[in-house]
Amino acid sequence: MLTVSTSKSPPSTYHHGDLHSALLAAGLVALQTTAFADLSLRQLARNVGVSATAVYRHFPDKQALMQALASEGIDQLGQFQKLAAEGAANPDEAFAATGRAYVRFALAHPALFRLIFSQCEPVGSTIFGNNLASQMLQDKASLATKGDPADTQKLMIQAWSLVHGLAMLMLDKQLPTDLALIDRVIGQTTFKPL
Amino acid sequence: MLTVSTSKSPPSTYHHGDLHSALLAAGLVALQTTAFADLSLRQLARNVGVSATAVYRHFPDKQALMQALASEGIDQLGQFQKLAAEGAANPDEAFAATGRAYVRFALAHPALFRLIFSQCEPVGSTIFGNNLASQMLQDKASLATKGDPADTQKLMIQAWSLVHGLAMLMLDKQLPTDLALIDRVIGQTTFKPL
DNA sequence: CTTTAATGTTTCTGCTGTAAACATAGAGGT
DNA sequence: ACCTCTATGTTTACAGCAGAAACATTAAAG
Repeated sequence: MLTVSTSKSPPSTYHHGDLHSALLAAGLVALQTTAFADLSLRQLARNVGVSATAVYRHFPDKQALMQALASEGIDQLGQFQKLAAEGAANPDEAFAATGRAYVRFALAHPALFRLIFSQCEPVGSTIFGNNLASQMLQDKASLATKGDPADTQKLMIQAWSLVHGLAMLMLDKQLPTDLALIDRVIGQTTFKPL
Repeated sequence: MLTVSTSKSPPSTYHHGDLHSALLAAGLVALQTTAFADLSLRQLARNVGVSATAVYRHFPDKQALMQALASEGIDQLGQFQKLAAEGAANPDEAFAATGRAYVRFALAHPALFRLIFSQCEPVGSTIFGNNLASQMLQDKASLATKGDPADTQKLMIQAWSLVHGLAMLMLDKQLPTDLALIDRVIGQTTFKPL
């Protein structure tokens, strides 16, 4: 998780101090208003007040920076889901809440959400492997399917596909961005074992 | 639908003959091996054997070309789904077959599939409005929900989200590209009214 | 058969990622 | 205190991109 160093920033010396973190922070800020495809290293460098090529002292290339940002995004998503689940009354509700959180996060941070999945391969493992909420999710799914591992896997993938598809279709304006619609589509019923 | 003019192509005069179609055709070919983000007008122009800026006589800008390609993709997807549905025994099977076709199309034409959804807004209406299979789908869903319009809409959106999410997660390597997995996840059961 | 509109080409600008060579400053060893 | 080394900056340069502007060609319509 990125800790934005609000600490000391000596007026303006030759060396920046913590350019690595500053670039990540600037990237996350930029992603709030810019599609990830339009992120430019040069713009980020400008925002941070450093020359264009200084970036390369901290990231081998653009993709490495993107990966780092994606990793940040995965953490944030996981925490958001975890938080949502903790507020639920029972395991079923918690499972649904995690799904709702997934879609809401996507809508709240469209560029960051897209970035996460555009970085697929390099991130290496699946988002599930790196997502803070994933273990908890699997436990809940396992509980719902009474422990059958094949059914559990199927339920997980169905649930993930459903919320991921819903999120993407809303981001891509193929479906209206409607919070009530999320609830209707996800509604607990869907998550009962089949 | 694009008809690739295999017809007369006079050796090589100043004027190309049908640059508009040629660019679209070249674009579709390029998308078989190139991510849509890496498509360049200049490369396309080169492939077609024309100067870089000639493109602008036929498309106001790059996005317009992309839109046209996306439109092609939507048609192809629709036809592919329609074909799949026609081979099914009963309406339930046809509905499931359409979903399977959706995912299989995405896996077979990753760049084109992504392009379709990256062009969201300009394409205007939803893919559903332009997709050849959409009306047929709605009929089948309506049948499954015994005509209740609210339930029908919910079923459609759930089904669409499920297959879209599955497709995207596989394309993004978050799930293994496994045809058997598609069947297990989509399996008819999911499409019964809830 | 000439004019004209459609469709091409050249040239140019400003943006991008990134490689190479050079500059600076802070940390460690003497 | 001084010198050197290394991490981290800067400048400069190159190639590829989208697109604007000015110019060239040619097919078709009067």
